[in-house]
Amino acid sequence: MDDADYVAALKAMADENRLKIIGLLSQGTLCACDILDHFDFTQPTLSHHMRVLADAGIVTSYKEGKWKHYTLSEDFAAAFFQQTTTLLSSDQRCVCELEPATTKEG
Amino acid sequence: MDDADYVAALKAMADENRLKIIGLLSQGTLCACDILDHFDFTQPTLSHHMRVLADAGIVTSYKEGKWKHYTLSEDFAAAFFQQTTTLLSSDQRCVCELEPATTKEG
DNA sequence: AGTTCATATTGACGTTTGTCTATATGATTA
DNA sequence: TAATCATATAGACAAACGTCAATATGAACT
Repeated sequence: MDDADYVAALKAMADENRLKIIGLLSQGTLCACDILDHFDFTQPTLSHHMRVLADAGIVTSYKEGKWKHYTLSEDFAAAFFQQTTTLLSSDQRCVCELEPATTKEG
Repeated sequence: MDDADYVAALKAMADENRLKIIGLLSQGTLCACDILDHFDFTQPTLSHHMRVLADAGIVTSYKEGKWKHYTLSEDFAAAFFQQTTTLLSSDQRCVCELEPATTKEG
C-alpha cells in the first residue's frame, strides 16, 4: 500500500455508512443482501458503496449463484496500520518527501 | 474519540494535501508560512485546510506575534489508532451496534 | 499613521460525492 | 418460457468539496 493507495482507502472510509459496512465485514463475510438489511438506504446505493470499497482495495467479493459475498481484503488491516504508523510517527521520514511534487494524473 | 469523531478525522485526512500536512507536522511544530512553502497552492487554500484539520481535532495551534504555529493534537495518534483497532478487529463489537440507526443532524 | 507581513474570510466556480428512481443483467425456480 | 430474486448500471439531482482572487484583520515595523 503506497501513499496513493492510503489516500484512496481514507477517501473510501470517510463515509459514515461505508465505515459501518467495514465494521460489519470485520466480523466476517456477508452477502450484499445481508449488508443491506443493516441500513435504510436503497440497493443501488449499497452497490455504489461496495464498488467504492472494492476499488479502494478494502473489500473483495465472490459470487455464489445469485448471491455476492463480500469480505475484507486479507492484507488491508495490516497495510492500513503500517501506513498510519508511518504517517504519524515522528521518527519516520516525512510523507511529503516520499512523493514527487507533481500532481498525479486523474 | 467516538465514532463520529473518527469519521470526521477520516474525512479531514482523506485529502492528499492535508495528509501531507499531517506528515509534516508529525516531524514537529510548524508555522503556516513554513507549511505553505511545501506546497504549490495558495495561502487561502492552506488556511482552509488548516481549519478543516483543526475542526477535526487533528491539529492545534498558538499565535506568536504575526505567526501561527500548528502542531498535531497530543492525543490524536493514540485515539486514531485505538478507533482503527476497534474497527478492524474481528473480536470487537461491531461498530454498527455502537450507534443508533438514526441519521445525525447536520 | 502608513506600510509591510502573516493569516483569515468571503464569494465564485468547477468538480466530486451520496442518494434516488428506473432499468438492465444474471441466476434460480416453477 | 415466464416469473422471481439478487445485484449492477444509468442518469438526475442536491450537497459537499478544493481552489482561486479579492479583501479583511491583526501584528510588527518605520
